[in-house]
Amino acid sequence: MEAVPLVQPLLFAWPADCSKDHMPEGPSIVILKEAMAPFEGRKLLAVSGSVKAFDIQLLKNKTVTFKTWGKHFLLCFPKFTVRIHFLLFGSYLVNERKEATPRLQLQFANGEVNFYACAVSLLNQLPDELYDWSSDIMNSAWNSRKALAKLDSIPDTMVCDAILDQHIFAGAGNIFKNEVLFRIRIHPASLVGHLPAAKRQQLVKGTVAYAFDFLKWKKAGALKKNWKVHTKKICPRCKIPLHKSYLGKTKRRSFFCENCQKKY
DNA sequence: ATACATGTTGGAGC
DNA sequence: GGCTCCAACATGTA
Repeated sequence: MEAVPLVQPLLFAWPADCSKDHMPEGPSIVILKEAMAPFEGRKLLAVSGSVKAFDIQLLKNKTVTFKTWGKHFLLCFPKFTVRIHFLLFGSYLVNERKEATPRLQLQFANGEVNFYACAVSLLNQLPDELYDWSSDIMNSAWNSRKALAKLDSIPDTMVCDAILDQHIFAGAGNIFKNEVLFRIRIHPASLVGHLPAAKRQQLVKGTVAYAFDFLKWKKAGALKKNWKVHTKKICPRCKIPLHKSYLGKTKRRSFFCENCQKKY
């Protein structure tokens, strides 16, 4: 009979795409906020890290709450806000550490969080003064009508750039771009102004819908498994090779099917 | 091992 | 002033 360990190992394996690896897109920041729930409203007993832009000791002994806007993670204090942006390579660990020096480490009575390789800035305003919640694709205040109006105002923009525009779709990133455009069968180089109204609505609805699929899949460790075109070589629908190119002003890699996705 | 990637910014140059 | 372009940055993986 096989021996059963009396104590479970302290470190456990995270699902292949859960929050240990890439943070950047909005749903991952929502997962971070959920992971921070034990610290919500708690006092910061100690603060350390390599942030140089401001004196992080300003946060010590203060009570903090958390908000998210798109890809921004916000530490909220009564008179100011600390914004954390993970860019491409940022990461965090709750009640765990790794070799690298954290950009910011927050210690509470019931645990700690470490943020690595992220941009940390002090904003002398409150979140409500800084952010329009109706442009955050994950926020309950999200407003599709406003997003459509913003699209109307940029007719000469390629859709691949429009999805990445944080003023319109805060929280959407490059995975969104590729997956949403495949789902709604629009070629990434289409101009926003050339899209029929129904297609623009699909663009808005589809981006929000993908955000919640992304969230669900990421939590289940099944994000990559559900990619249809992002990083893929063959169209899952018509089976011809996908194109990969760097389109638009953003020049981010686009994966798309010339056959299934219509150019407007 | 060199390149590449779920991103943004700030400054140069028009 | 404002727009656009690009370099710079940060890190893990193939």
